[in-house]
Amino acid sequence: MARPREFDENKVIESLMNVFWDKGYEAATMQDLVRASGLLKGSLYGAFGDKQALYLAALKHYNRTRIQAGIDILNGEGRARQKIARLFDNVIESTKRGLFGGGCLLCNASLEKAVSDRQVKNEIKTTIRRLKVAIMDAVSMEGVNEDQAASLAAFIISAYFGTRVLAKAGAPAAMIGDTRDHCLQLLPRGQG
Amino acid sequence: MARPREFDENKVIESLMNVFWDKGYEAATMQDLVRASGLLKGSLYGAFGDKQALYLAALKHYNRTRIQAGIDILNGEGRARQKIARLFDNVIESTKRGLFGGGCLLCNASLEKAVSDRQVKNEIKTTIRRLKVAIMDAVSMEGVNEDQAASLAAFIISAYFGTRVLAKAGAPAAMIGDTRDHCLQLLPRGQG
DNA sequence: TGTGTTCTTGACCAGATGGTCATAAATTTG
DNA sequence: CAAATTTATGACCATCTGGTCAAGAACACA
Repeated sequence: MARPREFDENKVIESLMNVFWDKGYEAATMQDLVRASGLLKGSLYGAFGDKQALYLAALKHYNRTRIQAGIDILNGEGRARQKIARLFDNVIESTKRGLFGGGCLLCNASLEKAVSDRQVKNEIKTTIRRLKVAIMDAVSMEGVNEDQAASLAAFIISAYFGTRVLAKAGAPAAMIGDTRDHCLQLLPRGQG
Repeated sequence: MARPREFDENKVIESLMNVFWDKGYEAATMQDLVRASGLLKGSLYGAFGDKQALYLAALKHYNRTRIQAGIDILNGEGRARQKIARLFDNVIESTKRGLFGGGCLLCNASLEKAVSDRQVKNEIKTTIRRLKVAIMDAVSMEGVNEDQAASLAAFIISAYFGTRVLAKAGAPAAMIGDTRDHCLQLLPRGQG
C-alpha cells in the first residue's frame, strides 16, 4: 500500500447509482458521473474500470441497499399480506416524493442493459431469484405449499415491477394502489 | 406537389420502430436509423424532424399496430378470461421467438423517455388509458361493476407490464405463465 | 419547354463522447 | 532521507454524435 484513497468508495458508488438511476446508462455521460461523484475521470477509471463497470457497481449497490431493504421486510416479522403491502406502498411513496419518477434501477437495467451486458444480466437474474425466494418464504409461513408459493411469488414480482413502469409512465397513482389491493386478494387472509 | 417521395412512409416508420424497439432511444444512433430505413439522414430529417420526432413517430406506430392488436383482442368476441390470457400468451410467445428480448416498446419508452419527453409521456399516458378502457369494457361484460372494473384493469396492466420486464430480464419463462394464471384467478369464471 | 416546388444526396460541421496517459502528489517501507 | 508504490490530476485524443445545407434530380403545372 502506498498513497491512500481520498474518497469514500461507498459514497462515490451511491452518487454514481443516483446518476444511473435518474438517467439510465446511455444518457448518463462521464461528465455527469464526474460531477456527481466529485472524482475526476482518471480516478473513476482507475478505481472501477470503464463505464460498464461503473454501471455494474452502481446496480449491485442498488440491489445491496434498496432491494435488500425490501427483502428485509419480507424476512421480518409479521403477516405476508402486510409485508407485501408495504412493498407496494413504498412504490407509492417514492412516486409521491418524486424519487426518480418512482422508478426502480433494477427494472430500468432489465429493460436497458440486461440484453446487451452479460454481467448486468446475471446480476439482475440473481437478484430476481433472491427476491422470489424471500416472497416464497413469506407466503410459505402462511401455509401455502411450495409450488403455489413459487407461482405466487412470480406473480407478485410481475405486479410489483409493473407498478414501477406505471409510476414512471406518469399513470394515475391510484393504479398502483389498485394493483396492491388485488395482489393482496390472492394472499391468505384468515388466521393462518 | 412536386417531386414525389421515393419511399413508403409506413415501411420506413416500421423499420425505425424496430431499431428503437431493439436498442432504445439513446443507444440507437442516426447511423442505425439510416441503415435500417434505407433513407439518408437528410430525407429522414426532412420527413420527420429530429431524433426525438423519429422516436415519437415510432412509438405511435407501435401503439397503432402492436398495442392496438391487443385492444382488438379485448374488444373482440369471447370471455374476458380468454382474452386476457391471450395477452399474456403473446408475451410468452414473443419471448420464445426472441423478438427484441420479449420487450415492449411502450414499457421501454415509459422507463427511458416518459420522464424527459413531454410528447412521449402524453402518448404513453393516452395509450395506457385506452388499454385500461378496453380491459374495463371486457370485464364489465362479465357483470363486474365499474369501480371494480377500473381497479381490476389497473391491476392487469401492472401484471402485464411486469411480465414484459421479467422477459427482458431473462427471468424463467414459467414466471410469465404463473403471472397469467394468478391474474385469471381474479376474473369471473362462472357462466357470467 | 420552362418554371416552381419538393425530394434526394452526401459532404460537412461543431461539439460531445468514452477513454488514455504522463506527471505530480501522498503515502509506506527500508 | 530515499526508494517504491499507489493515487490524483487534467490535458489530450480519436471517434462518433445529432444535425445542417447547398446542389442536383424528379416531378406538376402552365
